[in-house]
Amino acid sequence: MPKTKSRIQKKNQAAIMAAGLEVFSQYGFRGSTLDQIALAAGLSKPNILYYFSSKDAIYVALLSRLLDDWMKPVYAINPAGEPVEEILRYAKIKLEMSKQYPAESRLFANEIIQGAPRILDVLSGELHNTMQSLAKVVDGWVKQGRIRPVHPHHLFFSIWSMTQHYADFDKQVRAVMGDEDPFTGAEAHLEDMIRRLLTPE
Amino acid sequence: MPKTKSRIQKKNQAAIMAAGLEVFSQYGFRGSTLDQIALAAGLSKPNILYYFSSKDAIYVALLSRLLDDWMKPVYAINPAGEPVEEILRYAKIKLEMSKQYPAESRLFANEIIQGAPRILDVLSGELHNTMQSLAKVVDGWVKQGRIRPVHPHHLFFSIWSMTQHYADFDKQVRAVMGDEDPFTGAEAHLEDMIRRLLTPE
DNA sequence: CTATTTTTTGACCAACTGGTAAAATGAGGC
DNA sequence: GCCTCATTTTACCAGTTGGTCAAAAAATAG
Repeated sequence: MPKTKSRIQKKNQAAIMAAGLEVFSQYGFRGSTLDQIALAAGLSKPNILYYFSSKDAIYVALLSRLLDDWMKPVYAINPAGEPVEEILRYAKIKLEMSKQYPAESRLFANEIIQGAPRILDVLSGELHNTMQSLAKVVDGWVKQGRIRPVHPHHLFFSIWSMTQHYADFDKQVRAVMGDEDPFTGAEAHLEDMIRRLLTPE
Repeated sequence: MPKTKSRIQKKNQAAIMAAGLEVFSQYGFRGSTLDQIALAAGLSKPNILYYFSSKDAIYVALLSRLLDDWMKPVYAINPAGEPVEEILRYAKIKLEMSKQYPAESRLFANEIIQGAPRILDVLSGELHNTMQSLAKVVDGWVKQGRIRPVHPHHLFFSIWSMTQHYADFDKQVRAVMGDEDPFTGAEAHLEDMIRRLLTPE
């Protein structure tokens, strides 16, 4: 039972994950094939199945890593911090993630659109509970008059949607904007919207 | 060359479109099969291909109808109207469409995430031009001091993302919110955000 | 009713799908 | 060198895929 992965194991598993991310994020689970992943990873199909037991296993591994990465900045929101700045920092991190890791965002979008068959339990469990706690924090800030009255859930939905939009709808965004870089104006607009919404008079 | 479709033609073509929308919006083009569509439409697979020349043809017909439906409210924005109310009216229509026709929204999302292979020309053409004109209208409103300074493109991206989010990410939204109906609070939150962003002091 | 056209079906096909088995190859320790 | 184990490849399989075709069945026209 070797717990230490050899150099070649690490390399190939990483290559398969990267290839899987690329393919799954574009075509969704059902629309992706092991051949596509094998080609993108530079390995043969049976070799892929030597490292991952099935197509499903690759997909689940990717989703699992993604959920971890996405929850971290949520947990990092500090109830004792300055409300507007805490929320704004989170939103900016989310926007930066859309810029740096658009494929991850698309992978998630595909999974949710398809009915979230593999992560609905995580959403209804861990995410639901986390957002309930966070809602209480936000409500507390509202009661203290430190931010304007907002519906916490819808606040976060709007942050998620506005930031992920630049990754998920990249093609449309760039078609509309032409040469202009989307992310330049996006951050200023996002900050403007959130500050206006939250900052008390 | 009969231009008048028989009753049975209309009925079956409508059934296929409805079935195709249901299936394509959930699994994307590559992830959907003619068998699924045939089953959902209550017709045999060869019968489907009697009304549409290929799987692709059904998909394209759906996208075409969708683009029409989505552009109408954009064209309805009145440059001579009251700016905040015009934009707000558009946003509310978009939200209502997400509520009434979530499958259409998901079909579009799937197509864009997959790289918009079939509608990139429409996005870079008609949509691009329309949004350029609209940007001038919004910039005019800004110069007149009737709304706060905003980047027009990002303004519409945020409206699109916030409204379509409730259709595309329905599963996640409901998992987070539990029993509470998403659309009740959504409209108030959307209106609050847009009014705050746009209304001059 | 009969003739013609439209609609539907069953049988079929070549290409592709996820996955398997076993043999072949490679690397590292001795 | 040789042995062992990890890795890779070749050949293969059963099920599914989009699509075709000719014949059967329904509808419609006269």
